[in-house]
Amino acid sequence: MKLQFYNSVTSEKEEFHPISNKEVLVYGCGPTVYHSPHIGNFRTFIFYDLLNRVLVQNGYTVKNVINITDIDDKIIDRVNNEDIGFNDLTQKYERIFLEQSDFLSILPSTVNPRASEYVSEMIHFIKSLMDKGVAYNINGNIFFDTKEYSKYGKFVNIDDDSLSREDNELGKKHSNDFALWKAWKESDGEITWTSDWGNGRPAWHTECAVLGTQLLGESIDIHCGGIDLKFPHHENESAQVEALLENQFANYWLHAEHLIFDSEKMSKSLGNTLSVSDLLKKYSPETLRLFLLSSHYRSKVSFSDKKLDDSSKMIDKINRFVNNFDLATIDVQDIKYSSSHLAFLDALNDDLNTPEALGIFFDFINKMNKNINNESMTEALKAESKIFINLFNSIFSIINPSLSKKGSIPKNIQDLASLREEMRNKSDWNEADKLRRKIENLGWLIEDTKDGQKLIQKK
RNA sequence: GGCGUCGUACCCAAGCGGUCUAAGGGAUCGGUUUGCAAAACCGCUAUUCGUCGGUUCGAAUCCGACCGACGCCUCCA
Repeated sequence: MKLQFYNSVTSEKEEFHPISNKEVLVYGCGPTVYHSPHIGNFRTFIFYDLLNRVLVQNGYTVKNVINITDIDDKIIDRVNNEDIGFNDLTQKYERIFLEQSDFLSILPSTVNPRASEYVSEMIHFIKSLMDKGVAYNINGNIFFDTKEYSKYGKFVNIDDDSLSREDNELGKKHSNDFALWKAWKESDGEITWTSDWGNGRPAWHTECAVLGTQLLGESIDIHCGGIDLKFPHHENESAQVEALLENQFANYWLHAEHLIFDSEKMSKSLGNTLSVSDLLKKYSPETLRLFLLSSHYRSKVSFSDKKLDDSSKMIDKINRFVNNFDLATIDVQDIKYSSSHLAFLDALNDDLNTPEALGIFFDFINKMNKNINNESMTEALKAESKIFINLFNSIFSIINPSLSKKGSIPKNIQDLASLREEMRNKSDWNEADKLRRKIENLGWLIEDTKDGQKLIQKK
């Protein structure tokens, strides 16, 4: 199946055709660095990673940008009300974001530009919009004039100005008009930049518009973000670029649905967030990653401990399967995809259908386990398994190869295990069982197989 | 108020016009196996897809109404 994505602009799945065959250009809206990201934020970031990996799997080279929003009301608030400097605050949370991304096996982006490092470009961009007559100045605030851009409303149906419920205290001409530049206020303190129309700072929609065009160009392939950014953020972002450059900014707009907690979306402002760092105290990064990949990116997902437990069991099952093999010794001459492999790839190419792909992988595991059970594994099937395991992991990235290495079992565990083996040989079941319990309490499970004891670290 | 999305077994979750008496995971209960376990395997658990109508030779899948849940329109992944 050819790669296809659900495009939020048309509300339909569309076959993917990149602008250039050399390199696919992808922009994803990144974090605002004023707090530790929560698991809901990472649902979107893992979706970016999935997109990236599937593009690569399809043979594309990807250039992807995930920006760091470090100019923002909440950041200014914290800097002016707490004993912390602008750079200290923003770089601290930027670092946490990058560390946790790495933890969750998110491949690094090509660039993670900071908004604050492109302010002069933003000023230039805004000036061009004013020259073009699609932006106007009210007391040092610059607004985009939505009435001067006929295509406004690509993501929503708009018939009149009733769309916006916001109070128009700044004197915008039309209620859908939005800020490109916000004039300096006393509460901004020292956080300000100088422009032709006075001190102030760029507004959010302009930040992304400029970072996208600066780093990727005037036309990009895919723009993605959380569903809450669809309107107004992406509407406003694309309006600016398209009004100025008179071309289509992004060909495909993809949006990830929300993570729900207590039947509301998880968000900082609702105060119902779960930080990744807290969750990592209880669950492995692989578990979190699989949890986020085990439902489709466009469907709402409720958070629950039960689901994380289920994910953790899935990982156990996968690892047990992988542990049947000594992958390094399986010889794979030429990689030929079987029908299972192809079904897996088709599922991913069909708008990143990870749940279906997972199902196909588990089907395969069941099939192979049967073969293992009745000792009918052939070299060809082993090779097929190895190819599938690698293929699966190149997308899901939840199999930790170190778990299958013998050397990683601590000495004291190995000693207890061999003692238990001794007791078993003497048929001293009581003592053997006592040792098994002891080993379990130390975090290792024992499975007695034909080839002797097998030790597995508990997740 | 305007604009959207969703409702599949005990739980989670694919399927989006025929191969669906509905994939896959978790859970339960039987069985094979095991010193006992664990794991693995086999079997059972939705003739049914929120409800009611309609279109069609044929609908979980399309259309309409209703019920229920959620999102956006304000910062938000």
